[in-house]
Amino acid sequence: MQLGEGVEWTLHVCALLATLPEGTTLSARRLAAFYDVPPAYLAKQLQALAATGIVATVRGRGGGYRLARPAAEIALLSVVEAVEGREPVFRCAEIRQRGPSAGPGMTFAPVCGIAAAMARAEAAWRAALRAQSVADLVAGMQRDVSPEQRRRARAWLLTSQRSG
Amino acid sequence: MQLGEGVEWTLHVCALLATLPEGTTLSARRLAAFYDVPPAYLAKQLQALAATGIVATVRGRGGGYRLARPAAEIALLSVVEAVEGREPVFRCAEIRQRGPSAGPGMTFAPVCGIAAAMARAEAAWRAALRAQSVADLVAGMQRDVSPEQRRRARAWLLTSQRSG
DNA sequence: GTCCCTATACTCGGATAGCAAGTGTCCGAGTATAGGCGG
DNA sequence: CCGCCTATACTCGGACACTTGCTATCCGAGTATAGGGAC
Repeated sequence: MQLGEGVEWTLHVCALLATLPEGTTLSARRLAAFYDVPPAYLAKQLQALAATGIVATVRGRGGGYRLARPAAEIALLSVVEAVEGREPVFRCAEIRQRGPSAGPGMTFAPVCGIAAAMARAEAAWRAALRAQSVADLVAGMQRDVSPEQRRRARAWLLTSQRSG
Repeated sequence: MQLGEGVEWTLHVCALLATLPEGTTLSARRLAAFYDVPPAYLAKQLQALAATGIVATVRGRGGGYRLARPAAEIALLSVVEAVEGREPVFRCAEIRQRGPSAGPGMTFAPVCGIAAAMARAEAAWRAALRAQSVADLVAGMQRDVSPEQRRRARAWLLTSQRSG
C-alpha cells in the first residue's frame, strides 16, 4: 500500500503557491519545470486540487494556479483527500457474514469489530493530517532553507516564461 | 490508495485462530471455506503471516495454522505490516532537491518538512494499530456475537474435513 | 493379536498468469495578450 | 495619436495508452495418518 506520487507533488506545489505575491499565478508547466516532474501528469494532479476548491485556476495566456484560500486554512488532509480520494483506506468486505456459519436469520453487530479497529487507526491518521496546514509547511521551510536559496528560487520563478 | 483484501482476511483469521483450543490447527482450505474466499489466495496471505512469525505452521496431513504466541502479544500493526510490508506509506522522492533551483553546493534540511509531516501522521496511524491486539478483537467479538452463533461456528469448525 | 511397512491423502510453500489501478501522454476548449489596421 | 479588431500563444481540462503491483491460480515438497500384510 502506497500513496501516489501526486501527494508529494501537490503538497510541494501548495507550499510554493503559498509564498507567491497576491494576485500572481504559476502555470503547471512552470511548476513541473521547477520540480523536474512530468508536466502533463502534474497538471492532472492539479486538476484534482482545482476540483475540490483548494487552488483556483486562471485560464488563458499568463494564467495558472494560485491558492483559493489562505494557507493556514488548507489542512494537509484536504490535499491528500483531493488527490487520493475520500474513500477509507481499509475497506470492509463483511466476510464475517459469509460462509457456512452465516446462515439465514443470523444477527451481526452493527459494525465489524475489525473494521472499527482499523477505522480508529485511520481516524488518528486523518486527525494528524487535519492538524497540520500548508502554512505550517511554509513556516518549516522558511526555517530550514537558507535565505540565499530562497532568493535564488524566487528569482527563477519570476524569470520570463520562455526559459522553460 | 487502499489496503489489500489480505489485511481483512488475515485479521479475521488471527481472531479465529485465537479462539482455538490449545494444540489445534486450522488449514488454509478450511479457513477459506469458512469465510468463502479463494483458498489459494488466502494461503498466500497466510504465508506472509508465517514468514514473520505471527502464526506457526504444521505441515502434513491434519496440519494447518495456529497462533505462534498469545493473542494479547500480537498487535494489529504486526499483522498489517506482515501482509502489506514495512515500507512507509508516503515515499519522499526528494523533488525539492531537483529542478533548476537546486544547483550544486546547495544545502538542504536533513529531512524534508513535507516528509516529516506525513511521517507524523503515519506514526499516529501505526501507534493506533500497535495499541490494539488480536486479543482485543476477540474480546469485542465475544461481546457482540450471540452465544448461539458462536456455538454454531465452533460446531462447523470441528466437523470432519471431508465436508469442505 | 501386534508390529512394521507402504501407500495415501492432506498439508504448506513458492513459482506462474490475469487484471485493475496508478502512471504518463496527448489533443481540444478557452482566454488574455500583442500586434496591426483603420479612423 | 487613439481605439478596435484579429491572430496568436499560452493556459486549463478531459480523453486516451502503458506499466506496475495487486489478485488469483496451479503444481511441487513434505508429513502424519490409515490400511494391509507379515510375524
